[in-house]
Amino acid sequence: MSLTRMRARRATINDVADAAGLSRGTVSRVVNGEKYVSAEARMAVEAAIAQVGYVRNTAARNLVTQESRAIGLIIHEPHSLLFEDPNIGSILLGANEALSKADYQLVTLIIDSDRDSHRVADHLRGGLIDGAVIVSARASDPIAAAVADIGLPAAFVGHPDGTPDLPYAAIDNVEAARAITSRLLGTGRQRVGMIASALDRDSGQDRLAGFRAAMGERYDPRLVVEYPLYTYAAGFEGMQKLLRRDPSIDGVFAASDAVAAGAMTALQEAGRRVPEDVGIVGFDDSSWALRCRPQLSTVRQPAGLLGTTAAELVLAQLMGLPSSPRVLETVVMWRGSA
Amino acid sequence: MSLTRMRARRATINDVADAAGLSRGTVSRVVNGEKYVSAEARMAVEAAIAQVGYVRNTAARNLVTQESRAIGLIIHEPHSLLFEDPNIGSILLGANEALSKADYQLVTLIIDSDRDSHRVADHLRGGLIDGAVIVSARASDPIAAAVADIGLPAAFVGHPDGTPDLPYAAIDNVEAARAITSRLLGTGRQRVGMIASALDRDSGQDRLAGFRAAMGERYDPRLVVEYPLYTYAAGFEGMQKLLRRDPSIDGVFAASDAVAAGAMTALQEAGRRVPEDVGIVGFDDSSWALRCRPQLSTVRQPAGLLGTTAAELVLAQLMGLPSSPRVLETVVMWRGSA
DNA sequence: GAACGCTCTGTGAACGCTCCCAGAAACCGC
DNA sequence: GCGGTTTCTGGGAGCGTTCACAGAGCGTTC
Repeated sequence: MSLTRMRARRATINDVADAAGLSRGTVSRVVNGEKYVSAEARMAVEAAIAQVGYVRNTAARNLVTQESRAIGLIIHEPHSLLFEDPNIGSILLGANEALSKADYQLVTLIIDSDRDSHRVADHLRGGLIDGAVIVSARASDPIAAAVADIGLPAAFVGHPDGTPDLPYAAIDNVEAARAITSRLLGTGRQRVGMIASALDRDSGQDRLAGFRAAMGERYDPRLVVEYPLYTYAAGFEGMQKLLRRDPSIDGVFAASDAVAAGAMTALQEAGRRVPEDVGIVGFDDSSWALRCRPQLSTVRQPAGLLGTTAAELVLAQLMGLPSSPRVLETVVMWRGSA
Repeated sequence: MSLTRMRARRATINDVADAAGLSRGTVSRVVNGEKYVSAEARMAVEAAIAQVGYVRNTAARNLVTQESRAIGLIIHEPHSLLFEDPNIGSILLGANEALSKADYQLVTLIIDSDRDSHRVADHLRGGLIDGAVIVSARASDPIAAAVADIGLPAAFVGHPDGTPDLPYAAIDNVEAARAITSRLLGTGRQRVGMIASALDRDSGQDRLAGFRAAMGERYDPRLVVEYPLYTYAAGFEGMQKLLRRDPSIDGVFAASDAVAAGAMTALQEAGRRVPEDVGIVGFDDSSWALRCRPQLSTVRQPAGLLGTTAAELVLAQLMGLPSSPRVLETVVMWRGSA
């Protein structure tokens, strides 16, 4: 059998009770910090716990209380993007902070294959988790459907179309994209294009929609290229393609900072000066933005706060409170790239 | 009480047994895929499961089997670095792959504060996890000590000094650093420095030691600067400092690719050409390497495989097999930066 | 001094599952 | 047709907790 079984038997609450000369119930009350325990009994129990090396068996506790005090953070992201996008890390840390305060454990579940998808669904159904924060779900995500099906308290970061009616923490991508594109146009650019990405998600779709809205009459579909992921490589290739399509292009909205960084490299290799010849703006205000030369004009997205907020939405449901969608503010950060 | 309790009562194994007109024992055998179940009974049980919507209660199962089929991946990393370093993502995915195959669930636990540290330790002790992969532990990490104390099967990625005697998956940082420094020296550089980082970990220490070994007589402590983390910012500042200390510097070994990227920017801003004036080499072969102009000469570190291997070391222990440290190969990737 | 309220403690009954044993049924070989 | 093996099923016991309840002890009030 497994080594687990062969390890020395763990002390139980009964061992503590015996050592302290008290009953199970009193030990349980001490462990759970309830009132109605005499100071004397409390001290005896604490001494006994130290003596026998007792730690509470979580499985047994979960079985009777029907909860686990753990919240899952479900990341469904392709290999290549996971962690190239600094937003995910920030969301994770933001969520961790909120849950930590409420004394919940954050458990990150990664979906990287179909097999994972099933195993994660089992994990959810099995009751190992009291709620879930779902990151980067795309339209009609099977896991999102599973969560809704189980009736698990959950919240999205972002709010994909076609997914179950759950609360979410998001930004207004349409408005933010519109704002920064307008600002770019305000610098007097005549031929402005976009490198769109991730059109299978709300964020990708909405940023494109915002761009379109800002462009109005001037919108030219030939100046829009599309890539599946928010990557540096997409920006690099996309910019080359745009330059080929229209060498007179003088402005670009990249769907994310990583995309903008790739685009900037392509422009500089093609001998264009940024921002003199071509102005470029990004989205996210991630660590990429300050790393570019010139530094990137972009939209600041409060990634950590999105994670925190989504976690709070789940906690609210757990406490039986109503929880409704929350839209967070974005700010245009104007720097040297346009 | 919590909403969890208020959700409709979940179907239990008894409900299935009643619906199928069979006993608990038979249902359990079907669910666990054991033999000695007639085809007839199996079908009846499966129909009943579908009918009542049964899913096994993991807490109850864990309680009696004394195992959880989950492995924790413990990440103890400062905010700023988590996910700026693409290695961590690769390790995570590599470990996930191995565990997924063995039908174990990977659970990522983030330590971001002291409170986290305690909560994670409780999580481990509570029996919610059968084993642990510990990433980026530093010398005398409290969590590493806790793991050893509990007697939990575990493995490190990397092998810090002063940590408990557990198996690990690592690379030979000393040798790899020595190899790439030698190669850099082989291009005829006269004044070679290093931007060292993360000296609180084995990797940081060992890369510095390898650099020193390669330099031999030519080692000059004034040409070594130290930073706490493997970041772009460290590389940027470190390079500026080196240039101030010795403007004739013509070669640099940066402790990671992110550091090298920062150093390259600093050099270019100072008007130095890479590689003509100054040759620069990095470490990791992460996504940074191909993103730099010129592309980075660096050491390829098999991050995904490190994760996979560490996970396998844990699984081996779980099966009662002996598991011993594994050192993986690295390769020098020679590109345009030196 | 009876009635009432607090504070504190002990104990039976779950929670939902797996394990193990007993026994029934079926199949064999001689 | 009988003992022996193999296949299959049922149900008691137990995993380590929490919860609800009962009751003991003690002080306060009328």
